[in-house]
Amino acid sequence: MLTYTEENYLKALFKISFDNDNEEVGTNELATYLAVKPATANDMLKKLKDKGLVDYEKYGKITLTKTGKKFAIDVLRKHRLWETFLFEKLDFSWDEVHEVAEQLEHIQSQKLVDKLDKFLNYPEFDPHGDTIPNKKGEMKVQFKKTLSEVAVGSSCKMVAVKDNSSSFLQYVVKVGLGINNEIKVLSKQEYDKLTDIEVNGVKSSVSQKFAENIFVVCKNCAVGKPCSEPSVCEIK
Amino acid sequence: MLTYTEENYLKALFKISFDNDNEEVGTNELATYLAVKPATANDMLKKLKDKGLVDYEKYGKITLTKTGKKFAIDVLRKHRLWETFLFEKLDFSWDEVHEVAEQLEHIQSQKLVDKLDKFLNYPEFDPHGDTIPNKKGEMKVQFKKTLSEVAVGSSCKMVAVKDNSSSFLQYVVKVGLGINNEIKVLSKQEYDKLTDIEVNGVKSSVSQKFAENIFVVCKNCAVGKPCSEPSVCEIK
DNA sequence: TAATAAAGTTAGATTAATCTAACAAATAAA
DNA sequence: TTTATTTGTTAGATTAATCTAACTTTATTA
Ligand SMILES: [Mn+2]
Ligand SMILES: [Mn+2]
Ligand SMILES: [Mn+2]
Ligand SMILES: [Mn+2]
Repeated sequence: MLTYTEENYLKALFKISFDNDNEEVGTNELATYLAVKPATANDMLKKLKDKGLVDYEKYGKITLTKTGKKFAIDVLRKHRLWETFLFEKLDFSWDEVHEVAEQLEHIQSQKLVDKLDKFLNYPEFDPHGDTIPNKKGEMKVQFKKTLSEVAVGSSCKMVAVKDNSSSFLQYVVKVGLGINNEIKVLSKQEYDKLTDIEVNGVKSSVSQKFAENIFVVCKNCAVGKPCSEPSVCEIK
Repeated sequence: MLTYTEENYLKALFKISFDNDNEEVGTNELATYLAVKPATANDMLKKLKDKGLVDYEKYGKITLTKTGKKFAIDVLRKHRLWETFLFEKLDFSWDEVHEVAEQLEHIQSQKLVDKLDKFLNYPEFDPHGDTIPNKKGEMKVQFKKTLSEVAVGSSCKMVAVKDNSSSFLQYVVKVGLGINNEIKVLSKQEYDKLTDIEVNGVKSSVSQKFAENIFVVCKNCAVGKPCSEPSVCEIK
């Protein structure tokens, strides 16, 4: 059985790597992410190594073992199921769910997870558009791109947010955007990188930084990979 | 902010006292209840005293302060709301809910408790018939008695169980009993204290020990106080 | 009431998770 | 290729929660 803290370290390692094109993770990076000191993370890494959850050599990079990855994905699954529960059933707004899910993700009960999953009708995405791993640990991934990559004149559909901070999420709502909204990219200012968009007939302008944190899928785009091609990412 | 463990101690102090006619609680009793050693409980009592949550002098009895009681009741409220959620919404059986609720009761989010309460339509009793404190900390109490106190020839309604262990709860189901069932007391064997009862037209016999762990309300009983007289127990 | 038992306390140790401060290794810059 | 910077490690300390073993106080009983 893992402790609350061990679970957080494993989840952090998985997320840091997964959200950055499966890059290798270092001690300081991990420590920063978890808001602890490098010395603390270093101690924990030794423990996780002893337990066979991470591959790690002194001064080397950190990777999750198969077992470590399994646990990490399980915590992520619980986190996102709880977020969905709070959002769908208890009327939390999408900027409020994360904090509470950070606690709920550590409740130990396989039966609870299974029942919750069923109660929510086996959701595939959480309120932020992030994929919810299924019971086997498989994650549906979409070939999504950011709004900043969409060519002028194209239309796309918002599917997720990259920045999950409540300040950003509230801002997104304020701008009139939400998951599944159709976004038309009208034009881009070369001078200050502002992007003019149209959502539900309403026009507005968003900054480059903003556009980089909105994930979309679309066809006929000038940049990036084909969208709307869901596939399944198996656990290696 | 209280720790997980501090919350458990406060809840334990409240329950030991409440379930035994508001008796005063001792260190060893508390330790036994929480399955820790007396030395451990003693250390914690000092801490809780420092925090103003218990009244306690060396070698004396332990009582909760007003603040301590408030926290204890809040944990109890969360515990019983979660039990109700698991039972009503996720189809857990009544012998499975306690263990998971022991974890869920420590989730810190006032909003979550309020929303959950609303989602469950402000329930007054949990799956075991125990009263759920409302937001103000008020607890509806029934003048219930045990099945063993009911006179031969009387009828009564089962409202709760005294023993919450899953083995007992499973046994109750096996015997064909459940909350809100009408129970007719047919006869009692003087020799071995067996009680013959009838539930939904089905007759069976239960032991003295069993009968002492079933709470009922009824009119026209020979023993005990008047039933069916709900009142509200304010926080003193 | 004196002996015995029960209840409660203290001292010292352990484990998990964290920190600071000093140090070492690896990488980047000059 | 030295030097400087970044990255990572170690040693020693702290806090919360727990334990064992020894000790003290209170309560019971003979
Ligand atoms: Mn967490
Ligand atoms: Mn999310
Ligand atoms: Mn608890
Ligand atoms: Mn209950």
